[in-house]
Amino acid sequence: MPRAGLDPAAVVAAAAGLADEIGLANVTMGALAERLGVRAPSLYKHVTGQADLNHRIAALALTELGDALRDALQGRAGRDALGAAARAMRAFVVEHPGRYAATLPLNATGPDDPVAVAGARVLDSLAAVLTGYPLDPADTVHALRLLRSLFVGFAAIESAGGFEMDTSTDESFEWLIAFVDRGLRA
Amino acid sequence: MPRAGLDPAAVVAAAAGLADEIGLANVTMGALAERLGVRAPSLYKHVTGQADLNHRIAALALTELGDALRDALQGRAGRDALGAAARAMRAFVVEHPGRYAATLPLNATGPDDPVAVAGARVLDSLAAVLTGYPLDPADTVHALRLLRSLFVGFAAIESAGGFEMDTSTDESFEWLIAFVDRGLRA
DNA sequence: GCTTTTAGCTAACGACATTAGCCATGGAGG
DNA sequence: CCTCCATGGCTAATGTCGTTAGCTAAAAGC
Repeated sequence: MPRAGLDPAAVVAAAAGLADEIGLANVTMGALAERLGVRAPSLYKHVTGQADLNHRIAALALTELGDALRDALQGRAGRDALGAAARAMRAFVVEHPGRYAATLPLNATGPDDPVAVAGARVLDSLAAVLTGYPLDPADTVHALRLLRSLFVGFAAIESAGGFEMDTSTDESFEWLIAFVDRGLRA
Repeated sequence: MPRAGLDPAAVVAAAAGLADEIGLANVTMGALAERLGVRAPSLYKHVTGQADLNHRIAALALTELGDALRDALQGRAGRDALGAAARAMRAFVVEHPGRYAATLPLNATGPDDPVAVAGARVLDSLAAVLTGYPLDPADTVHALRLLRSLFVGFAAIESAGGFEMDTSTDESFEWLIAFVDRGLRA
């Protein structure tokens, strides 16, 4: 038996890729093992089980999303930053629906959990967007939750194919950004 | 063997109740059968399988949600209606997290699918809320999607326990309603 | 080179969804 | 009241999946 040279990171990366292709729910241990050229029980040498696997996919996804946000926000402020952040999040979900889906259960176990760390970085980026607006500090948390809810909800509905009407989804998305921008300036 | 006197509606109702108690993912055929005092294979006399079961739970939930919205919107308009609708939706999700979760996949098969019919009724109620605002008709669809995204996202994050910070979630929710109300009037 | 670690394997178990096929219930018609 | 038959319940069995136990050979350290 020649060794496959796997490690946890490789397993998680393959799982995330597979999730994007066939959907998170279809990432069975068997399917993942096959993609890695290995038998299913071997995966348990790198990951304690499916829960752990999903958790790690979520951490990976949040880290990547945090990086994407940082890149998108470089040198931008105000409405520019808001639009860039919104589009970056939406693009990430569209391009990586599987790994993104792993982030929804939000099962961080503690402050040192990679999921919590990466999630906090994402929130920091959203908070940075808000600094470009004249907000009462007491309202910052509320505004942050507004952005989060909006992005999460839009992504959920869009990826579930829920915007049936024929009006363009892109157009609605830009309208939402403009709406929030207007509201945050008042 | 005494008959249990089941029918599809009873099975779906029990499944929805069980989902609210233990989570939709834990509603196995075995667990549902046990609750109904029956063996698992017997359920297939009333429902074609788990996919069908989830689908019917979704239809039930959307119907109930539609009713709740109608009730909440009786005789209200403008900000009053917006707040009532928002609180009704949030209350429904909090009280019935399991059956609500079944509605997220949004897998309507056609226009005559009960899921589509009940979903359309929910959207009608939200559209009714918007008639109280001076909106360009071309923007109505966008505003509708705004409301939907916001409610779905907030519910998803809240029920996943994602609002870690110590600021009150209730307060944020009311802030969101006020924010949207302000924006829709401009 | 020898030992120790460890990544991979096969075999096996338990939970679950689903199908096949049997049998008793209980309502409809005589 | 009796018979018939549609139907709701059952047991048994299959296939898939996650997971554990225990073996073996490849690599890594001395």
